[in-house]
Amino acid sequence: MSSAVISRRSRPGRPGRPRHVPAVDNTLSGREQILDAAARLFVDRGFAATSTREIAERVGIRQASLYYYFSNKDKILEELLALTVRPTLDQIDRVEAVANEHGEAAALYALVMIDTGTLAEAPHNTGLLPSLPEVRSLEQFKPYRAVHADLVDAYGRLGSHVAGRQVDGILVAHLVESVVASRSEGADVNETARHAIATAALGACGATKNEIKIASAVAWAELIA
Amino acid sequence: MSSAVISRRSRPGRPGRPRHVPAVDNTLSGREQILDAAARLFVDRGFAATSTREIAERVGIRQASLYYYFSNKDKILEELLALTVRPTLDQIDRVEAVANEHGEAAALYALVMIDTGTLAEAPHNTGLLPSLPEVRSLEQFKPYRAVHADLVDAYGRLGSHVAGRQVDGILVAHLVESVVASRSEGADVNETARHAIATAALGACGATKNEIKIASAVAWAELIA
DNA sequence: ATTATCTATAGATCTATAGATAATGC
DNA sequence: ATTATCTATAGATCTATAGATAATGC
Repeated sequence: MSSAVISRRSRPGRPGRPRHVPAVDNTLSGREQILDAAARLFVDRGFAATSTREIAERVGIRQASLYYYFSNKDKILEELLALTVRPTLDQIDRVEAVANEHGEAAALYALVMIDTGTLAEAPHNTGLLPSLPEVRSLEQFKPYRAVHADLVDAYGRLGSHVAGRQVDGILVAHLVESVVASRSEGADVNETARHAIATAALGACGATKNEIKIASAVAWAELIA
Repeated sequence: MSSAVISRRSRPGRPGRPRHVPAVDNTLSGREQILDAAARLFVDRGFAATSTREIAERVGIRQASLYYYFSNKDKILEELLALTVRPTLDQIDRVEAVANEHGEAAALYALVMIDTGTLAEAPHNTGLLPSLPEVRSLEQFKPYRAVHADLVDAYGRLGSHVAGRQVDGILVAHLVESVVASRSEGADVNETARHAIATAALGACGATKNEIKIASAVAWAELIA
């Protein structure tokens, strides 16, 4: 049973009728190849403007073959969204811990570093997907909007503590999302760039240069640990 | 000749076959009614996901009647984009003047106030349109991307002066665009909120509380003038 | 037998054009 | 005569389903 789970690397040498064009990359399963192609297309043309035929074409399969893995087009985007938010959610507990032990400034710095890291690493800049109009408006993507709203709340809570006044989490969230815009323009978002964003975020919350320096050092030490 | 230009308020009492449903708002020309309906739909569903039939339906005309005013669907979006950027471009000289007379911090504060003002006032939150995937990717919208890039450059230039080190204009631009996100969530973006954004922007560029206070006062005096 | 593909296609769009028509204005 | 609409429709999609088929695995 667990062996069945482990062998989720089904390619290559799997059974099934051969493709009309052989797969380019055999390290990815069929499902993963579809997600990969769809991610690229959704990110640079949008969801509605991308047809299932285009996705299939990039993979090297026929349009109808997509439906063997996904019951409809929405489901492909849903899965990509889930993959996009997961890495940040997985680390949210660490931020909580930093807040308790070292205060909100260090925690805010840490959260910005984690979140920018997730966005900087996301394959094909999928951090852009949550801002697609369909994700913002359609009922089926509500769960992902909720996750994002929680993150914005966390920014607002931490930021308000740092500033000593009400700070809108959207402000900080948007600073963080500048990573996506930078990547869209082909920039490499490295650790230095992410520290600049974290510094800007604390500055936007009214922290002094010295407070930022301390928060940075603490966050750094904790994230390594 | 000039009278022909002036009488661009063609409704009501214009000739032409009656609509199958009479117009709701006769203070707007047919063209303006189309732009208004399209703006709402493009903002909350996106461009590709909005059909010409839906736009026409909202206006109360038949789908084909749109083509009397616009040669194709793209042209509607192009016009909305032009209307969206115009107010900020119209005031860009004033920012230049502030920079020369009072320094970059005041100018940055002023630019943020102007730009957030434009976004806060844009009908139906059309400040969101530049971030639609089609506008980012399709050839015909290149002019609007160029205008936006210029604005980002201005933020970078002013921000770098304030910080005394290289600051990425995208950071500041994203703080400003948080106005759009706030409006999307139904928030009222008033002058207080805009001052908070300008303050955060200068803080993100490393300005001290006192520098921000001065920049705010100067920008305020100059924008009134 | 199972799996992963394929072919074929139904049915529902969607954009844009052609040409008719119902008003007003002269 | 001019204007702003209408009706009708061509032609090009696009999504999803039904059912066939070519491999491997047992």
